[in-house]
Order: sequence, then structure tokens, then C-alpha cells
Amino acid sequence: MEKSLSLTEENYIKAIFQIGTTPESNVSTNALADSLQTKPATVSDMIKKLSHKKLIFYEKYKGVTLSASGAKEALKIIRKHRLWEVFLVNHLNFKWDQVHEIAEQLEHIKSSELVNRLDDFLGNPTLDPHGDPIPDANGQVQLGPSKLLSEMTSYENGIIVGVKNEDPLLLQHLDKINIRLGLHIEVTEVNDFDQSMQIKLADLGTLFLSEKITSQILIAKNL
Amino acid sequence: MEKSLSLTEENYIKAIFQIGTTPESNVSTNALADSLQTKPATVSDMIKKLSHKKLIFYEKYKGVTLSASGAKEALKIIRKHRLWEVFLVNHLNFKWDQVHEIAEQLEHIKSSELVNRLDDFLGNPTLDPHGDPIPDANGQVQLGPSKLLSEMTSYENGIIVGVKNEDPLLLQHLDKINIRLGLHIEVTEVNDFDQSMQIKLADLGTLFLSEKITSQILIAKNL
DNA sequence: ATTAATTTTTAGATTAGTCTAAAAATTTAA
DNA sequence: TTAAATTTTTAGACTAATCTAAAAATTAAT
Repeated sequence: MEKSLSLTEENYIKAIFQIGTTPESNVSTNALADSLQTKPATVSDMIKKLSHKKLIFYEKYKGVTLSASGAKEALKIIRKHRLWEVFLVNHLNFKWDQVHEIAEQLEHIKSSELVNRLDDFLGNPTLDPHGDPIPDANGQVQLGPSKLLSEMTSYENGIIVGVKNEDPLLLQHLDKINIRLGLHIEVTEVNDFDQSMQIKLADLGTLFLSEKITSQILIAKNL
Repeated sequence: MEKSLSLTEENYIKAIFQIGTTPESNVSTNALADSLQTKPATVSDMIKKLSHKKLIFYEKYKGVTLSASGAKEALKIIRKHRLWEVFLVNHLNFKWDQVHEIAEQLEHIKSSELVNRLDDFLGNPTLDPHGDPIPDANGQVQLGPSKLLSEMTSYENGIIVGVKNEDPLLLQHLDKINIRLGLHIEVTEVNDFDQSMQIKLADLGTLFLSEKITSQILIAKNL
């Protein structure tokens, strides 16, 4: 029975989750200080603490990444935040621009029973008032409808959620070029002539893909 | 614009309000430590702080009493607590014995807009699931129906909320024997022969009242 | 009315979270 | 590839809330 997180710890975990574009991207001390309206020195201390609790991975001067349990905590907080926003807008007639600050407080109320009953009361919504997806009780996020990478244009981005067919040759090729499910992707350039694309994989650099490949990859929108 | 109270300060103010039988009764350091599951030394320190903020009146070794602003804060917290309890029971299908702990958290959410909208959403209830009255937005408590002191029996208690007629002679007499609206009262003994009563006024000792007087005094139930 | 028991306060420490200033490491640029 | 700029960490200190142990004041009892 691990002790529950303090309000401050919860806010750090949430910030790390939200700043990182992808689960595996490293979040810098400065970015965190900025987001949490505090000083880098303070963040540095808290990072040690969260790291010691195994909620994040941390290497000096290298930024942090959420561990599996850290990500789970983050999703629980985000779930609560977004469910409360739905309540505030749908039942208390708040406007969508008035609910964030209140939800920032409500997201820290501890009772999984409460969250789950609230979820049911609200009709198990999948999106909050701002269109952001609400993680379910297991932390699973219902991603929006996916589309083919080949249908995207320059500067569009999303997450790789699947491949259209299971041809082993295709799958092996994707492995080789480091394309895996869950990765964040951004289209850098589309070649008019053959529809080949230049894309940027978070933290893994740029690569070129032919239309034969881009037409097999399913992309969904980010959190 | 006075800075808002910390969670701990709010809990102290609420405990002082709830332990004191009447607004004017002194609450001891030990009673507070007991109720807040902390040590007398800790309470002693916090008392100094709250006293400095003018939320309580305090004399060394004499216990504390809420000031007007302290009582106002207490009522705001109690209002929130009880409204959330109504929400939990009436809309999320919690049982009345499951809501206290959750309401202890929710009562500290800061947004008067939220509380008032919640109040409306719930249909402006006057009682919480345990039958305790819910203070309105101005901190006014809708006391239950009042009855005459002469209708009460031994050990019954309540708050003096009014007098039946405005005869100056009666009012002056009440002043003289220290009976004022808002005082907590308990019936100690009723004389079978002439219905005269012995009553205990909080902190002001015992006194005898004839039926002529007890039949003029209106009593309502306490919080 | 002293003494004994109880209550309350003070003194001194501790922990979580925060800060400023300075040192150390990394990254960027000349 | 060294120097400059930036980022991150350490060192030392502060505040709020808490604790234990001991002193002081009050209340109860013989």
C-alpha cells in the first residue's frame, strides 16, 4: 500500500505528462519550472523525490520521463479533471472557459469510488468540454477516429495507432526504421509527384516514407 | 482583500465552531487537539496564528471563541460540506454513511460561484442527508420550527430564537436575567405543580423561570 | 490553603515545499 | 575546439505545520 501523492507531487506528475509530447520524451527542468510557476532549483529537488519514489526516470542534466506508475497516476488526475469539467459545464451551467481553475482543485479529491460514480452520473463521456478525451477507469484513452498517414498534409501530426494490414514484410520493415505504435509523428513535407513523405518521429529524427508505406499506417490525434 | 485560509486553518475554524455548543462558549486547547487528531502544543501555536488574524478571540489558558469573521468562515465551510453531501447522496447514489470523508475534502474547494450553482442545481436544500441544516449563501441557518420553552421537558435543549409578545415589561425582565436571542438553553428540571422551570444557560449558570415567562420564549433546535 | 493533578504554553527539532545565489555541467557559436 | 551562453544542480536558508519534552499556570482535592 504505497502512500498517496501530495497535492504538489500530483501537480508535478501531471505537468510532466502534459509537457511531454510523447510518453518517452524527456521533460526539462526549466520547462517544468515554467509550467508550474516555480524555480528550477525547486524542480530539481522535487525531481529527486519523485525519482526516488519510482514515479519518474531521471538522469542528471537529462530531464525526466514518467515511469509506468507515474503515467498511471497522471492519467488518473487527468481523468478526474476532465470529468469534473463535464459536470461543471453540463450540470452547473458554467461556460467552457470558466471551468479550468475549479477543475484544478477538484482533480485532487481522493476517492476512486467518487470518480467512477461521477463518470456514470455524467453518462460515461469520452470528451471533456474542450474536446479532450477522458481516460477510462483503467487509464485507457479512447483515441479519436484514425486516418491513414497518406491522407495527411504538411505540419499535421498525430499518434501511430495501427497498421492496415499484417503483411510480415511490412511489419519487419517498420521495425527496422523504428516505427512503432504509440509514437508521435509529424508530417514535414509531402512530395507532390509520388506522394512520398518526410516525417519527424519524436526524438528519433526525420525519415522518408513512400506512399506504399504511408498508406498502411493509421494515425490518430494526440491527447 | 485578505488572503484565503489554508486547509489547516479552515479545519481549525470549523472544529472550533462545531465543538462550541454556542457561539460564545470557549473551546479548550485539549478539546481542539482531540478533535483535530493533533497535539495540544500544535493547537497552541495555531491558536496564536488564528488570533493574530482576528478569526478567533483568545486569552492564554482560557480557550478560544470565534470572532464574527471566524464564524462566517466556519459557516461557509459547513455550507459547502453539507451541499456536497446532498450531491453525493441524491445524485451519485452514495449511502448517507459514506459521504462524510469525501465531503471533508470537497468542503475546501474554493469558488463561491461553484457553491452557489451547486446549491441551485440541488434545488436549494435546507437539510443535508443527516438532517443537519444547510446555511444559505449569507451564512444564515434556517432553524427548524420553534416551540415554546414551556412545552419542553427535562434535558431538552435548544436555542432561544424569539419571544411571543413584545411587552416591554417582559423584555426588560429578560434583559435583567440575561436571556438574549441566540443563547443556548437546556431544561434542567420542570416543577410539576406550577410548571416553573430550572434551566441552564450556556456559560451563564442556572436560573428559575415561572410558567408566565417560559410560555413567552421561543426555542429552536441547535445546529 | 497547600498539595496534587490537569491543562496549557514554551522551547527546540523535524519535514515538505519553497527561495536566492553560486557552482557545475551541457549546449551553442565563433 | 575553445569560449560564451544556457541549463541544471548544489548549498544554505525560510515558512507552515507538526512533534516531544519540559516548564508554567490553572483547577481540583485533601
